[in-house]
Amino acid sequence: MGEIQRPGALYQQVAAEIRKAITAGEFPPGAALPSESQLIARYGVSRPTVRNAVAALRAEGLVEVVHGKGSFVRFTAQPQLTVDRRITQDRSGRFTAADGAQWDHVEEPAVQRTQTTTATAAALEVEEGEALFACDRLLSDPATGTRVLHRTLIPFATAEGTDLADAPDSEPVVVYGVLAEAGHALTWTETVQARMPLPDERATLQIPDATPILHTLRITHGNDHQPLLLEEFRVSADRAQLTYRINADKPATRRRSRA
Amino acid sequence: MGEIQRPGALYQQVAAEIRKAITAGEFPPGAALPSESQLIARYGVSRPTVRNAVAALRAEGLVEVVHGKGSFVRFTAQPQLTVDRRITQDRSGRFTAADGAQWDHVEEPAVQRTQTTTATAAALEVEEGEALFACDRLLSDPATGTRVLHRTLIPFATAEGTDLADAPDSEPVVVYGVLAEAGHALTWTETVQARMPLPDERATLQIPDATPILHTLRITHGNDHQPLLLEEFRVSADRAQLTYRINADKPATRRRSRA
DNA sequence: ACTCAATACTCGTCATGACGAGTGACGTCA
DNA sequence: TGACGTCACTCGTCATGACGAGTATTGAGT
Repeated sequence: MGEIQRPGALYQQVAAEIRKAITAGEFPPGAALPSESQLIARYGVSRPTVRNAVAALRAEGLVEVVHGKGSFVRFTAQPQLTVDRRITQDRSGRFTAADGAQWDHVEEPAVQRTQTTTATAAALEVEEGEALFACDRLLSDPATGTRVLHRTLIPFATAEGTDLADAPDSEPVVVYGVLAEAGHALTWTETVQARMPLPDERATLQIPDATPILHTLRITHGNDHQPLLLEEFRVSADRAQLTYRINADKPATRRRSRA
Repeated sequence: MGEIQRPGALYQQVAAEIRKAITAGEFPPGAALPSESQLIARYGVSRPTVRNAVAALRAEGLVEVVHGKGSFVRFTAQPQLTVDRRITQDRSGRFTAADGAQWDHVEEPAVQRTQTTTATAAALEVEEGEALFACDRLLSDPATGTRVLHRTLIPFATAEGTDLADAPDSEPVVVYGVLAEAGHALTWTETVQARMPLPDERATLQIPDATPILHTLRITHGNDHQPLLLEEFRVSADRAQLTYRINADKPATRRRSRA
């Protein structure tokens, strides 16, 4: 696997040979590597050694193995989908997500009533165990098939007295609209992490070997920077990348103050 | 390895048992797992099976193995370091990175003269092969020891006629200042990707098993949204997370236009 | 009391052998 | 001609055995 070994290890040498052959063009992307028995013959080593070498290449994301068929050189995966994380608001006050994608719903949104965990309670600045709506969506980009797991957490305190109490499964941009109607000046904070997927995430997001997921938390802040809403966003990192727009913040104390 | 197998596989069952024991608290974070021979006795399986099971847990990032010592439960790695990607500009026009960290230089900045590759040329919207300065830094956060690889690419066209031609290894915020002095209104675009590290990145960034890296490209835009400068930012994803501030974009056509 | 070598543990590597499971092609039979 | 079973090939799993390499403890010798 990935640990740093002395390069003298036989399987490391075999892995290096195969890697060289791949980069030299002997095995272009998509091509089948020699089968295990052929590699055994070619390098004069035993099967565990060959399997160990292939496992190393697989862990690097260079090679993909299919049971019953063989090993194949993976296409160098530059993410095809760029998700623009900007938010725009038109003159009528409607919010729009800047990523152009029109996401398909793979499944119907599923709403639950749950409670905050330690992590989400901290992010929302509420007591642990606070009641909230959780709405899960499994989305798909029709152009690339890229899947996205999206979860919206709406604390009861936020939903109370708004349309959200009746329709907690509204689209996020609609939720923003409702909160803005309620008199909030909205800003957002996003936190981006990457980690290896859990087994169930691998399945639902169709994540290949040696591929991390991008895990994003978006907190919607209202007046006084009060956290109102938390969204979670998970996507396979070989399919998607995130873009952000940064503008220079001016210090708070300014001559020209608005309003 | 990570592939989806029938759960009936013996090593999967063993892995599940160990996983359960860990989450049940029998082996708290930092504790040593039973040795391979003990696991062989405990579950009545052979060594390859035990090793396969431990390898699966390692790939999940749940367990860390040290040669000659044993296997240990990894501390649930919530990134300790949050890197704030905002940029602020004070009244005198000086730029500041919003991440509070005072980065130490592990090595002196290394400047090279190189040419754009396909990827960087596209990002900078110039011809491939264009000449540029490349300045590499290996930084370290003194509080957590988190290492960051940072690279600044300054096209000759940008450096020309400014102080950057003589000091291409200036701190990024200083570079921003120089460009602003030259009459540019700066904005930035960041693209975040995650992927598994290359072997040399594993070494220099001290990245543990089953840990991806966060790979960020920051493009500095000048007047007319013209790309001036490209920065690259690589960090171990188990140590750091990135935060962004999002404000709603208003449509361009507005009554109140700023001079 | 200290040094350092022997030792007993740990995991890492490699070989051999066997069988199960998935895939695809080929050939037989209806 | 078509359906379907056989077969050869792939990788996946599991066991046994052996030795190398790293770590820590123990204990003998100084």
